[in-house]
Amino acid sequence: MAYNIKEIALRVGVSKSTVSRVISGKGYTSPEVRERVLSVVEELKYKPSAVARAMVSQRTNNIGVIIYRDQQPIVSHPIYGKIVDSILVAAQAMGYSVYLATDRGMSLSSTDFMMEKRVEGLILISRLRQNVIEYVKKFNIPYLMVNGSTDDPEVMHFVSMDEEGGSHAASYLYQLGHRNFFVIAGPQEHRSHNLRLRGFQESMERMDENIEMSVYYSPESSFEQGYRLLEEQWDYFIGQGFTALFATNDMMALGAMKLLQQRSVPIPGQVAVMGFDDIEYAAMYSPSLTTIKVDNSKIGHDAVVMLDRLIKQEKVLSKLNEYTSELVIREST
Amino acid sequence: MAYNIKEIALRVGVSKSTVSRVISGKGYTSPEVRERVLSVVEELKYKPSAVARAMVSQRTNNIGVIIYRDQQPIVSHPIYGKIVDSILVAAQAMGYSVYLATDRGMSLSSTDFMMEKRVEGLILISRLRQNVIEYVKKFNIPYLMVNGSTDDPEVMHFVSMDEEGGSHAASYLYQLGHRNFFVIAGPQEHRSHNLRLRGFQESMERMDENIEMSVYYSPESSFEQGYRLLEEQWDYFIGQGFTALFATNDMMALGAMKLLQQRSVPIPGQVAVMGFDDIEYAAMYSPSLTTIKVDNSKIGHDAVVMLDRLIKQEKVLSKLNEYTSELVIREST
DNA sequence: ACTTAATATGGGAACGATCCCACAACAAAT
DNA sequence: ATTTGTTGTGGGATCGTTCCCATATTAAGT
Repeated sequence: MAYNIKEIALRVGVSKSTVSRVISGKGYTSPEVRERVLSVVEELKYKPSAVARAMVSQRTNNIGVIIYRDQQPIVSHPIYGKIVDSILVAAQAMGYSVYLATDRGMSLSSTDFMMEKRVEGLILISRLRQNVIEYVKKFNIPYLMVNGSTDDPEVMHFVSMDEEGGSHAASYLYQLGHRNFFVIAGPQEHRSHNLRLRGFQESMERMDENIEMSVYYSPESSFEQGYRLLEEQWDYFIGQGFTALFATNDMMALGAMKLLQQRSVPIPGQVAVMGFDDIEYAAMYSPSLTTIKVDNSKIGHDAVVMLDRLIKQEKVLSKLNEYTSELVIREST
Repeated sequence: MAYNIKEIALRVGVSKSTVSRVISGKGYTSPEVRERVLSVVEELKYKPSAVARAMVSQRTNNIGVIIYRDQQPIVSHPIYGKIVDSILVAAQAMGYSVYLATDRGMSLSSTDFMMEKRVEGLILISRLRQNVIEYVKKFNIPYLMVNGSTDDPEVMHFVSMDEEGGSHAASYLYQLGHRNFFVIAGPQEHRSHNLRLRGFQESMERMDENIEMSVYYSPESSFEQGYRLLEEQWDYFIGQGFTALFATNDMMALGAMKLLQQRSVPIPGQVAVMGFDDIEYAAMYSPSLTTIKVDNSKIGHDAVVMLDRLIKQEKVLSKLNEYTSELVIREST
């Protein structure tokens, strides 16, 4: 069992108040006593209990991060991993400790345990159900959402400017001379995938009314599904002579690209491929993937800064925090 | 501020003891009182404070996970991400909450805060310095290391059977007919990279004394360094006519493969490429990468199970837990 | 009628810190 | 000589639970 302040006081021969004063550095302490206390503290490797301290100070300095996923990967997901990395770094720099948890579907169990742990704020990552949001709201605790799918105007939300990004992708591909597009869109209930698609479509229409575009919805925005979807539509794909393929995220784009390579379709010679997100692997792939970069590190960092402001009850500017996305041109186009 | 048990007791008109009994479900409580208490609890969304509970029960049900990295990626690293995923899932299933932190170099600050938080056990991930290990030891708390680099026999350690894996790789490539190898090895101070290399080399020597093998050490086991190292040795590489390239991890193998593809070297036609780890991207790459699979999910899961045993002071079998690695044959060989 | 047991409830100590308050000792200022 | 201020220390309430113990009521067994 860990030592406590009383034990230290006993060994030094002073009261626990004095020990407390030495450790916290506030209040008067004589140099000799201070030294004796510190030497015993060092010797026994005494660390004051954050649990007891939280009890009296009514502050835990803990924040909770919950990632909503129905299956693996959780943190090994290229986007969420990046976000968690930056949350970790920012939180530690600001003096918060982070509880990390994952919940599936509409489970509330992680929320419950976070509340019991008395976290001071909550960061909800990924697409969580509305019932979870309603539940979290009831606890009157600062929270915010990253990469979610809600239209609830009450919820502070950190997302990329998906529609704008889709539009960037459209302009770029159009400008390269492409006029017929095969588009792989993520699940329709996904806010960001929808917006990316809409931005792409509307931008195209604005530029040219005679664009050929075939849109397919993937049940999941994964590598495997990107691959499979293109495989299922292969005959049509080849028959129609599409010159460009746009997917609403990199994973699906990579999946499609993998199939194209296996079937020896030159990229970008015969078909240009473009994704969205700029995950780590996009640059590594061969050919490297042209994409729309979303700065998830910045999003994660800013989310922590904002949560801190909410915790400190400082003024916040806006509920919806949108991040500009930027075109990254690589080998696949 | 969150409600407390006294507030609930006051509203129901009973003592806090009674409320406590209703919530914990132990001791006698009359049905009517129970119902009244539960309805107020539900109405106010009261959650008992785990902080106060930890105070009296002397158990926090928290474990700490510290990832030692000098730079990003932390959790977005393909291996550590996988490990953290499985730790999260296992820990939650066993009733533990997890604090996640990261430390650089020989910093002790995460250890300190974990001790203050009174975590019941610690999982140390990645290559941490010996001074950190010595520091952790002093606290007399269950801890174990995953994917580390220590030779300290005292430290419970979870690693893959790297030497065996290197040997598998050697046999496989030899059996394919390769006799001259270009090897990219990770940093020499890395235990696992060293063992992988040694297993590869010694196995080769055992099979055939006339093997040509050029070994290069990369300062970092990353994609970029794999790429760069091959680029620097390019003339030699091409001149010598190596038919196989083995890297001691997938990231470096992929980096090298990327360069080979950019320079239009057919894989595996002219050069076969093999990695180690079987990270997610190995299968996605085109061509997909032949590698030695390390089951990091299992390692993470088992580490939690073991930590739980250490916490419960149950008997543990061995300090060193090694996981067999298995050959995964794909397109790159 | 009287012990015994089961059911039901409340009071209060304990966990390990913080922090306010009381009190001493001593110096400096009136 | 008395007040005031500074320095240094200790006592004890407090935070929100759990859990032991005391007490009360009712039912059952002798």
